[in-house]
Amino acid sequence: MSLKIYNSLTNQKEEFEPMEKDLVKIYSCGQTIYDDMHVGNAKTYAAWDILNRYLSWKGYEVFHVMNITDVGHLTDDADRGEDKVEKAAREKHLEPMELVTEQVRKWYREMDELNMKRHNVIPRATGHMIEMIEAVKEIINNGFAYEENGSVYFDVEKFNEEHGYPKLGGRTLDHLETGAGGRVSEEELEEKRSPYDFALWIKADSSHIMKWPSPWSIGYPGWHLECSVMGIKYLGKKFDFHTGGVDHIFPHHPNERAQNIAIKDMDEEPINYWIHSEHITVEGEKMSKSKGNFYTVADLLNEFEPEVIRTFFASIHYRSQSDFSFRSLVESRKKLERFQNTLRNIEEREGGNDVDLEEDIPWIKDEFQKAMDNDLNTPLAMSKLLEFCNKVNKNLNNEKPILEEAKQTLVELLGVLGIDIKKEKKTKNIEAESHIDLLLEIREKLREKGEYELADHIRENLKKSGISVEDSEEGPTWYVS
RNA sequence: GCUGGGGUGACAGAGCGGCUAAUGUGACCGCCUGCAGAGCGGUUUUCCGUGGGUUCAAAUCCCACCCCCAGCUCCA
Repeated sequence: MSLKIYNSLTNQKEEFEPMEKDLVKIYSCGQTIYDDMHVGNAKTYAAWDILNRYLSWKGYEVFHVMNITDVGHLTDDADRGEDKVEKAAREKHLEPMELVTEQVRKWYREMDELNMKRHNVIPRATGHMIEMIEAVKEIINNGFAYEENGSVYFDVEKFNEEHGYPKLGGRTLDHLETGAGGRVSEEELEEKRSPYDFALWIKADSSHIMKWPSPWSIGYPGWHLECSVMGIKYLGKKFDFHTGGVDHIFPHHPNERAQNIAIKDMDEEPINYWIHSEHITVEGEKMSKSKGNFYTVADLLNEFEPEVIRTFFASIHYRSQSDFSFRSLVESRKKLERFQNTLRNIEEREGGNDVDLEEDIPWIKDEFQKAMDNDLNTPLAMSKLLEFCNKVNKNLNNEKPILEEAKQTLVELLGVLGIDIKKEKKTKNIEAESHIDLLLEIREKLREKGEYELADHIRENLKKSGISVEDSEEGPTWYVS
């Protein structure tokens, strides 16, 4: 069975075939690091994390690059305005690289906490200035760029004639309405030969802090350039996947694709599959700072366990606009608890003589794979996993090794979705644990004597401290809730 | 205007030509339990934006219409 994935290059689901047998190369557009990671960022990264894990699970070796943008994103007009990093640093009274250092550290920590598989390379734009300047030279040499006033622009019309632009999202050049976003300034239009052209190198004005010498001017690179350069550097001139948010369908990715082709002056497609993750909305509206419906990962981690957040991400399809709300996270927590309860049920059972669960294990693996092969249908995969839980809970009388296998399978498949279920939620405190055990022992004595009022009192108080007690035929058990 | 994605039960959300339309949440009922929790079973649930058409058969394909979201040089 092979993966079918929706390709923005062709606007259809395509069967995935790696360029090199058994090896898959993925480039993911990462974050401009001037600000904290928000739910939307994390949702997108989780999608690529799942892609990575799933391909690995299927037996491929995966090489995954995700960049961090620390220069070149401008606040205002397309190729004008202040660098975002520079602006944020000034507001916080920090050096730009000081801010970046701080933000990157935070980013790594949060990515780890969210159980994102660590990428093979996480390159930064400022570390590739020489390569970027070389790339601009190549593009000029190959005739797809021109210098104007110390800045260098990509000649989109020329590129379009030879290779076709934009290609992504089912559009052609005539579909674009120039300046529809109202952000292209007058002076910028004057320098450019065509309004579609975009900057490869921008001459810095005197107030700019982040700038580098180049053959054209002291300046800084355009924001599309870094991804082309770092992609080529770490994955080669051709690779399998390029991922990003839907906002990149235009203009970032078409520009990047154009640059990739222009740098190497190639006739083939440099990247086979361009895949894009839809944005999430908050209470039905686009998440934005001005609306105040903006949630950072740090905010979320204060209220919810990382596994709950990953369960939420796995419950939505990467290509659907999904709504994020407090409620949806609470719902995700319930789903997670169902998985956890199922595992707990297995752990607490001695097992019996039945064997009917045996055939459900290949069944779930098969169903899981079928769902995932269909454009990473994680919501379907989740529902199958929950169905599997129902089968397990109905058949706890199976032989212990079969129950164990069912448990392993559940842990394994949830792991593919980035949900780390086996994380032990103990108290981290042996002393506390022995006290709890002692209390429960006493409680059992009380229950035997029918002194339920006191017994219930113990249970209620433990519950208030976050310890859930459950009685069963095989005695009481407790867990941190 | 153009481009892309949608409209499915109280809610969230799969299904994209044929099984009683998944799964979760909520509500209600039952089993189990001293009670609770977890789990199991049942009800809410023959329903798929509207109107036509194709077909033995349509939520799924075609046509028309209505509505929603997003993008069209800051953005995951």
